[in-house]
Amino acid sequence: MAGLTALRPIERTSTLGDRVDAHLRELLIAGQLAPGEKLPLRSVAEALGVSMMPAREAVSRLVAEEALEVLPNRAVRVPVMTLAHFREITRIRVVIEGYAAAEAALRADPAARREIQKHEAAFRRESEKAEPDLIAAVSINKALHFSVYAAAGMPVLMQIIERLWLQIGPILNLDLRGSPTRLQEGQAKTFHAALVTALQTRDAERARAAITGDIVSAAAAIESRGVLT
Amino acid sequence: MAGLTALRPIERTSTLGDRVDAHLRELLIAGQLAPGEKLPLRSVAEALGVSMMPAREAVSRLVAEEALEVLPNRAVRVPVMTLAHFREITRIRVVIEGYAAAEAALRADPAARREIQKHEAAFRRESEKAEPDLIAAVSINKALHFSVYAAAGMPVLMQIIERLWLQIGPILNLDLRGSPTRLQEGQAKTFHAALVTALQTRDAERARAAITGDIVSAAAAIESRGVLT
DNA sequence: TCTTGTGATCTGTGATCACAGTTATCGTGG
DNA sequence: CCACGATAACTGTGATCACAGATCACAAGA
Repeated sequence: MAGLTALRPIERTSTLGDRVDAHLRELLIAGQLAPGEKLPLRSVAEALGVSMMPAREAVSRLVAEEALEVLPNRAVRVPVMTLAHFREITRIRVVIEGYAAAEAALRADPAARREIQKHEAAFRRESEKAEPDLIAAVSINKALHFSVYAAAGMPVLMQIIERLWLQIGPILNLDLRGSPTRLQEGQAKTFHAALVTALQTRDAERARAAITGDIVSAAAAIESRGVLT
Repeated sequence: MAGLTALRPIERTSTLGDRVDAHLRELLIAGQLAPGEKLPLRSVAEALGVSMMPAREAVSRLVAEEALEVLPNRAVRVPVMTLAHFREITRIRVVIEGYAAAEAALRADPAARREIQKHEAAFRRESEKAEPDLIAAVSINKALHFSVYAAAGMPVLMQIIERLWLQIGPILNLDLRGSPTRLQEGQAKTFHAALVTALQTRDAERARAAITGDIVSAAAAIESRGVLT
């Protein structure tokens, strides 16, 4: 029995349903699924090489979180958001993500601060390229925001924020397709820099203001595209 | 074709899964399910007179919202909450429900105000009885709070709040069982009265303070019971 | 040309079954 | 009396099938 201490608990293989769920979540939050796009169970199942059952479970869960919606006909699709709905989510994000950023400024440990700075630098680098990769920029932006929220040390709060991002992901898609968002990127850089500074100086209110400004200015940019009804 | 205008669209009957879901939700939020209680799919299905399939869908959705949890063995049960988790939720509730109350003070229309007052009166009546019905009091309290949040006119925000209540419902159960919470009820009445006054005078900050006070004092009462680890 | 009805097809829903992993039970051997 | 081991019962997962409702295409009729 000598080497018993070397034993590690084996990873409990997640269920197929979990993996389908994670996959769809990723697509949604990255804005790779267009609003209104239909997601028939059989198609999802076939595309991912599983039976209808796991697809069903995943879709059902996402519907429960309103990341997907069922039409009166019971067909499943990516939600089409109204302007009013988008504005409500933006207002909620200002309150919740602002609070998370303020908490992060007070509680972030050095490792978390380094992580945040790393993402901030990566975002700056990407957005200063001659031809920035929009998909990558969105991904880095998400990593930056969530590293801040994680630093607040409130897992429940982070799940709430994740759910909100899940809902606005598809809108991002609309924005990505008509890509000239270069103007906005300049603003984002400014807010991100202010955010990092506020975190370093443990200034909760400046951190809140930076996040709030980032959210509001991004929302204004999306609204100005006029794709929302 | 004379009488065609008399036709009304028939109500679309919800699925069995939806009804099981709604039923479990009600039990959870009312504190009628104890933390740690197991919920085998087959038992749920049999108890509600449906097959395993709808029970499975409902449970799966509630797990996604963390209203239920799956053990590493994949058994499903009502979550047992740690003290740290409870405190985090309380902090979040202060921010979110406080914001909702403040918005409600600014936006509530006369009908909504009447509705709120009706529930406030009902709660007062119940808590002043010689032997108040705790189950009923919890139910009225929920109706009161949500009538306020509804008055804010932000459906997404209300769903977030609902999800939080779903998570603390079972803790309420622990509190109900060792019933002498009479002290707390007196405090609740005071905060409710202040809340109604603030709504009448459209005073957002006083409304926020009243809700915040209610939440914090209720949380303190539960914590003092020492049932959380 | 436009309308109407019919059929094929696609949708999610629900039931039933088989299976693998876990837990509980009980009997046996020490 | 206690520890151990085999067996039975129970768990969620996944697959497959049947079915009702919705949708679409197309052809027959006005």
